[in-house]
Amino acid sequence: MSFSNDRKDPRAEEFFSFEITARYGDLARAGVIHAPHGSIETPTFTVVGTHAAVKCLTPNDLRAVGVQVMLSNGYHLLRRAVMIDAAGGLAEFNGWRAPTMTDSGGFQIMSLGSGLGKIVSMSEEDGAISSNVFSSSSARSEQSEPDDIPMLDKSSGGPVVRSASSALRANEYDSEKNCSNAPGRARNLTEVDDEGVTFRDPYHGRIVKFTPELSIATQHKIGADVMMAFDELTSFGDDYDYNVESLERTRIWAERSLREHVRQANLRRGKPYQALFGVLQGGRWQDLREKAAHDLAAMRIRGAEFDGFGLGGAFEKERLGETIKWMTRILPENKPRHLLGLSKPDDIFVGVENGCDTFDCVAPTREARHGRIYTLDGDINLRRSEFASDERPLDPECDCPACCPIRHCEEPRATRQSSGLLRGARNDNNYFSRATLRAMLKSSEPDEKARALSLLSRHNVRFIIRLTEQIRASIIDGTFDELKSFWLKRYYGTIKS
RNA sequence: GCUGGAGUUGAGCAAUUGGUUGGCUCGCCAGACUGUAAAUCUGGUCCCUUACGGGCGUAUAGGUUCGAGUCCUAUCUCCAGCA
Repeated sequence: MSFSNDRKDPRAEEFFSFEITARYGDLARAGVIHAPHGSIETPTFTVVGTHAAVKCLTPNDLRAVGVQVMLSNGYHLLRRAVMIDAAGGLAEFNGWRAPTMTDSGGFQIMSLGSGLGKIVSMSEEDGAISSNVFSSSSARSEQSEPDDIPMLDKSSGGPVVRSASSALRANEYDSEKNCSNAPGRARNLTEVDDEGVTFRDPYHGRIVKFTPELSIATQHKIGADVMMAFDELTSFGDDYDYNVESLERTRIWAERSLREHVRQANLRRGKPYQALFGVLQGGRWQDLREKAAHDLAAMRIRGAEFDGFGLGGAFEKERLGETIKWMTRILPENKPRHLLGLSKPDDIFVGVENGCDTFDCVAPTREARHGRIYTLDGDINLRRSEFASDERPLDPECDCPACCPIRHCEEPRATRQSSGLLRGARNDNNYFSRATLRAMLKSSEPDEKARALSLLSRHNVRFIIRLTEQIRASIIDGTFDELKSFWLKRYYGTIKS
């Protein structure tokens, strides 16, 4: 009967719920998300495995460092969705067998298309937006002149054409050289209209049209516990008027996402329940952020509503907490909130303080692979020559497999002795020293380097996960403020810039 | 010992018939990275200088030439072949 096919999935409350365990201040809370593939203690960090696997890490690696949730990307898995569905969903497909999330693919509008960074720091001197991406370094801001803000062609009525700017040269894709670098042709052309997003897929060179319906149908096939509504992410080059237009489009896309979600859930009744989060945009404007929260919190399609919310878009670093609060004080308390794409410790503290429950980001793993290693006394660049003879662990207070291998049944000595490079290294410690890991990371031996990438990734992920565990505990025992001030002072107080 | 070939930067290679020669890759030294086109990218890497600038340089010593990494002579070193 068509009537029943349009009804809200009755399993919603049974298979997905959020239980608040403790509160702190106006907005912070610790809780448990009960999802089909398991429970998630919050706050927590969601590790990112875009293509269904976290680079350099196995599911066991993730479990060993306390990861509870993995996030993959609906766009990147588009062509494998049927296969993943046949395998029983993402958690079965990749062997993770624990809670998963998928992003809608909306983010790819920006990262594959116009490609501008999403976090912007305000210039302290003149208050102007310097457009440097989460960096106060002068070198970076000097090359970010106003000309570098993506061009916007909003000739009335037609689709918005967003092309890469000169600041994005690094993002040019080699195989595109034949066509996209030709004079007079825009590269990485991305078109956004009310129907969806059309852009050239840099992997295959194909023109792809992505819509809310395609995103949700794909995410259903992928089968993550939590899906994200299809949204448009604006950047700092976009003015207020464009954000008004974009937010309305995101609102309509949210409705279409929810409608398609209801349809898919009914079509796929034998499958595990999947939650859908609405994604809030609105840039840096309070009225838009509040409108987004009101709209999505009230949204109902055939009795279905969002199971939680994703807070996304471009944020001003200095006003992150304020911006989040505009939304979280409006959103319903009993639904989880995911802060999309942020994981720096200060961002996590600010996010939790203002009511966010989960976080995801590529930074811990990407930066680990690039040698930026998190320690309680600030980050270090492990590739620096000063660590070539540093026999200390990465972080003496860390309990990760690199810093504390015994706990994880790892055997540091085997690897230490496996290479001529490392033959002279001390091997009487029960941890991987900075010197050893640096040599492994810089090794020309592929296996040895891969081992370093894995260990360093696990270290950084463990660092962030442990931070969220401590934050959760501090909310429960009422010491959040003390933890925050102590922790941030130690971490950033000695950070080398 | 003879014959032939070759000597450029930390390494391996470039540099039109002699024509502004410090280039490329790797290594090294730094930097960046926030819902992953990223085990990637950017910059530097002869000497002096904070910088602006300046100086020198193609095994060594001479020579030819307006001009030499390139041509000539000698020496040294290495490689290959022959004895």
